Amino acid sequence: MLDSPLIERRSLATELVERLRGLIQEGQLRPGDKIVEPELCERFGVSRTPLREALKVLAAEGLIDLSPNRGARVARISPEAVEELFPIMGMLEALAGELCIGRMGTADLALLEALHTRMVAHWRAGEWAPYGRLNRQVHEEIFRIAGNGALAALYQSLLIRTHAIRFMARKTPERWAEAIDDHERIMAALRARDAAALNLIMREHLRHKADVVHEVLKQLDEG
Amino acid sequence: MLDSPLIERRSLATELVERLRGLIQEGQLRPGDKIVEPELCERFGVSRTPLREALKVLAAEGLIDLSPNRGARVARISPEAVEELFPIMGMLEALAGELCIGRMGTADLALLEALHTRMVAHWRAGEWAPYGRLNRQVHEEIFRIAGNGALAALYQSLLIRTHAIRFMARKTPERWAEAIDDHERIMAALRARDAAALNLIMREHLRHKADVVHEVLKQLDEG
DNA sequence: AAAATGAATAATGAATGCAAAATGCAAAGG
DNA sequence: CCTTTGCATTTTGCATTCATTATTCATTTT
Repeated sequence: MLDSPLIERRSLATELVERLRGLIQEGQLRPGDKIVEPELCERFGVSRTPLREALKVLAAEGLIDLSPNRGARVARISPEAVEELFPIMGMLEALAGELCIGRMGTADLALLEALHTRMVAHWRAGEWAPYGRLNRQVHEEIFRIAGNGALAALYQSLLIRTHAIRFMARKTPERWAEAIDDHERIMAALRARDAAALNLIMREHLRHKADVVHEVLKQLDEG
Repeated sequence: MLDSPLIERRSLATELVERLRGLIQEGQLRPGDKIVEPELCERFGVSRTPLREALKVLAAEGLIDLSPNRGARVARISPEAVEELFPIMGMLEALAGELCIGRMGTADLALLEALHTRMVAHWRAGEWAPYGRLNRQVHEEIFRIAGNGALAALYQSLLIRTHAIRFMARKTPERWAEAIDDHERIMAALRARDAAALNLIMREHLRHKADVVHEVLKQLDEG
């Protein structure tokens, strides 16, 4: 018998969780926005029950804040939260890098090199969007090679919380160059399979990312 | 005006999340158990709506598995999951230790010493329960001193997933001694404020904990 | 007797309804 | 004119209801 792909069966709540995550990530719903249940119900054509289930899940993920009888708001990320979250993400990336070094074959490294090279090319060309996409791909690839699904999932969930901010403002050229430099050093450590060095660089890289987010938050405050 | 503590307002769903977490932690609900909604509704005297919201949250936390139209089960922890989760927890504890060293005052260290000493005394007396309690307190205290709430919350959520297993079987005397030795070395690194050393020990300590859980899982399989 | 079928039963998914709480706003009072 | 109070409206929390999907078990079939 041909193995047919299983029929995907999803609850409305699950679907809604993903849709809402998407809306928050791409800025349709912005940090601080009030979420009114009847409004979203109409938008998606569902009743309040599955929507409320979805909101509870998003609240557990930290993407929205729920206050009893007062409804939901898209979570704002505070400078304090950045100072808490990014060191954690640094550790997770450091672990991913370490596992990656222990498991990657030549093909894996070659793929990372290719992605890195293309990323740098886009930087040189000043092409922000494709640069960002490849940057993300490099990190995702490292997690994939690391082969720890729970680690990847955890990192992803923390990343989303900060992503809502980042698309809202642009990096300075200096910060951009700094990020490229970090990535060069990451690649060097991967080539050398130097776990200790990669560990340090990853955490430093995330420290820099935190700095960028702080600058963005300041921009938003002023502008 | 005297600042009165705010009146605590909780939804039934929130209450249920905590109650159910408790039931799972203390083994009233065991890994693999089917969760039947009407049953729990009767038990807690609530309708299915808030219960279902709670189940969605617990599923997001990884404590239960939900399959569409087929209901919920308390999540089983697999050896593979242990191999994924414990290295992550090791990194989180390592970060907590590092932050702790950077922030602890003499009073903090003294408190840790006191807890440690009492813990060792219970070990010598072979008193398992109070030992376990103090062990937990030591780790909690380190996270408290570290002063990163998100880190503590994340660690806690990973810890709960494994706790459901651990109460089910007992450590061997060798493993117990090993844990004590780890803790001695943790205290030594804290006294010396040696972050690098603490980092290594914490990760090793969690590696040992993972080994213990593997042994417990094997016991459960056989027995 | 074992496997397959189908009807009865029970559980889940989602919508609706209702009571309690919050919000907005106009009128009354300072 | 600004603040406060009370009422109408809106929104949320939860229970109930209805429809759909599993599960169980007796019956049939091989």
